Amino acid sequence: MDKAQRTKNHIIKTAAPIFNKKGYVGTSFSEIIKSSGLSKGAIYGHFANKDELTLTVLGHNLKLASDIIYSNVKERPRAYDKLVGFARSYSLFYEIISNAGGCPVINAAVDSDDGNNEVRKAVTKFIVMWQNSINKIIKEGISKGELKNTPELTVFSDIFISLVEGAIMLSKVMNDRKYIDNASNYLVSLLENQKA
Amino acid sequence: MDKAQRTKNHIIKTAAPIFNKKGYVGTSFSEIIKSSGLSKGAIYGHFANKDELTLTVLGHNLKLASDIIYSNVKERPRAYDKLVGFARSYSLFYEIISNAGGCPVINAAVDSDDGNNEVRKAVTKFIVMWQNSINKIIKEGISKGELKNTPELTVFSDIFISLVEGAIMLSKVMNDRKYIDNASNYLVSLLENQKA
DNA sequence: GACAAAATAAACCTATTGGTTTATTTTTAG
DNA sequence: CTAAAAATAAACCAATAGGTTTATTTTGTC
Repeated sequence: MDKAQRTKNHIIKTAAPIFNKKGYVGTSFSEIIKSSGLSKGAIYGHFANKDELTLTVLGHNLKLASDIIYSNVKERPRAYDKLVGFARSYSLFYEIISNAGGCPVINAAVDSDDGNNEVRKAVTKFIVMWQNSINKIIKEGISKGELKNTPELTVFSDIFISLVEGAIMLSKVMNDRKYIDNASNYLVSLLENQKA
Repeated sequence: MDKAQRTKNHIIKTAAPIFNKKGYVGTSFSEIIKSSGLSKGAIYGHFANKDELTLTVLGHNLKLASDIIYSNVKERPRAYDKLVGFARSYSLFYEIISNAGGCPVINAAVDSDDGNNEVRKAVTKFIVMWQNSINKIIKEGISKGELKNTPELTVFSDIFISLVEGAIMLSKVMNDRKYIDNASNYLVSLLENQKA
């Protein structure tokens, strides 16, 4: 990895929690300068403008959160266990996510939901991917006979991400784990009833 | 109502959707000037500074949303019907809330959850009040024999507000009612199982 | 209708915003 | 080791931020 790439990574890594905390629209250059220890000119040497930096950092934060969550899911062979792994992940990794400024999905969504900018497009695309991967697990689980074919499961991914995102937001602002813990436990108990 | 009060109300009313859309921290004075049609001097004649205006507008938006939701709850005499009214409200009034910039609870929470400012204090206070009012209905419902005394109901208010807030956020950013509709329907079906 | 009080517009202030340019240093390839 | 390329710091820019002051207009009261 050459100098250019190392510096670019350094900028992204130090800017990541700042953007997630202060907002993908609301973070200013001076804060990135402070966190990275670089000058404005140096940063502009690696990113065309603030938008490009913002989008790059958002992508980094979404991937980071996604990797943490999937680490608790991917090795599990059965659909039911995968879904339980998903449900428990948010509670399990809550501290990490919280310290990084919360879930980048909520942060970027609320930041951008009244504009039609690139940030909004990036986050909606991510949510679609996320739901698709949950629905795929459910579909496979049903076809393999690991899960019941119930009407509850047709809206499960909608309920799942709504509940999880809301709970993370509440735990963060209330500074109280109980919301994400209750949500995780609730989803697990909900899944138990869908086990074939 | 004298001129001063009328003007103050006018500023709050025109600034309310702007703050809710652009953020309680991120809204600038120039946008308030544009929406109100008044000069900066005029606005400063009614509010000491931007913080005071921000907090006043946040209070207005929280009360507005709360009044709309409670309008579908308060006349209902029985606990079960009150809770169902609550659950249906968010779906029923989704367009109004969405057009006003989304739920002020999420917006203010995400805006402020990495600081310890007055905005955060105001929104956490509101969430506590909201949960207390749900828990009070449940408690009365159980004591009057209208609801079962199940473990599900002890965490119901946590699950309820997590799910509703997450669903509103998702419907807003995805521009798709299905999240809040599914959440409302899900909560109603959940309540049916708790009916005595 | 006059007059004090309140409300308002507009000019002004300093700090900060995102962004550019220029000059200098550091890498890296031959 | 050297020369070209890349990376960087620092000065600079116009626009906008929140906030203040001053002068003028509008209000309400006697």
